[in-house]
Amino acid sequence: MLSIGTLAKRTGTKVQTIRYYEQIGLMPEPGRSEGGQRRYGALELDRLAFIRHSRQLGFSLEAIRELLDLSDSPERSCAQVDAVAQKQLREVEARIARLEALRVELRRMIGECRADRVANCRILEVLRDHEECLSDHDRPDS
Amino acid sequence: MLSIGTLAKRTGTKVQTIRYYEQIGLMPEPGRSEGGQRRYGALELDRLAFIRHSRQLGFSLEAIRELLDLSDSPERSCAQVDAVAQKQLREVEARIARLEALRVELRRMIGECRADRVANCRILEVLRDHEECLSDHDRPDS
DNA sequence: TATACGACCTACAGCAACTGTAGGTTCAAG
DNA sequence: CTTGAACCTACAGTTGCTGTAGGTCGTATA
Repeated sequence: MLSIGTLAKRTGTKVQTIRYYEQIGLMPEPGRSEGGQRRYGALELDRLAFIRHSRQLGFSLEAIRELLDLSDSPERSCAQVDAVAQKQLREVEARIARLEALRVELRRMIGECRADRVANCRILEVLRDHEECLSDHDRPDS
Repeated sequence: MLSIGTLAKRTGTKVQTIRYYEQIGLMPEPGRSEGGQRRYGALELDRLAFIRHSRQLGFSLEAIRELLDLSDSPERSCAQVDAVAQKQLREVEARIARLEALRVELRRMIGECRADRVANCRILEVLRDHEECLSDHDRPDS
């Protein structure tokens, strides 16, 4: 039986985070010691490892919840699992595309600045005037 | 003089967002009409445009606050402006690198799955066992 | 001039996914 | 048996907004 601290160390998770996952129903309520402290077994260890690894791959907690539900029905088609993963891949690719456009713009902006005073700094001028930009970069996310 | 709604339309910002910027001190408290409604001029329009454009380029509100402060001292060296922009560029590049590692892993994971049942789905197996991964992808952010 | 109605006002709750704090209890080593 | 690290609950804070409720203002039209 593992204490919450040991489980945390084993999975590279913070103790608070494990309690948070329990609170939102992603981790089950575990057994308790006499004194009321949480005690975990191998099942919970595996489940948390799955969650953490999925998080590292960028899946949202909602997506992970779905994956965990799906993996509880071994006889089902794995098409849905595939769909969740494909969606995640598409999201990652969209974010890469957007960040690459930002990188281009930032590099150009920085490269153009030859001033030494704020008064005629190209960086600030570009930020002031969107027209100076090549790309659209419209959504402030990712 | 512009109402908050007109300012919002002109800059592609939501009304709530403008009030939020005022609340956190990023936008100044504007003048008011007889009845107490906000009235904006050209200065505020420019400032908000600057903020929105910087956000589109991924700068944090804290970074934008710094850039706005710097641009109020036209005689200063623009080295600090440069530093803020460089830092943003490095952050964007780090996020791209991380997302590209995720993309590789996701693609491999999806490509390997030839099963039709959840029971032996490669995607779930990979998520269960970190050892199956090539890269580290350690931090769950960006 | 009256009225309708969209735009405005304040104040506050909620989102994701945690992280940190306060104030108190339990466990295990020495 | 004592000490102190680890645990407990409950709640506030993070970033950058967005949405809601319940009420007021401004202006175009009849």
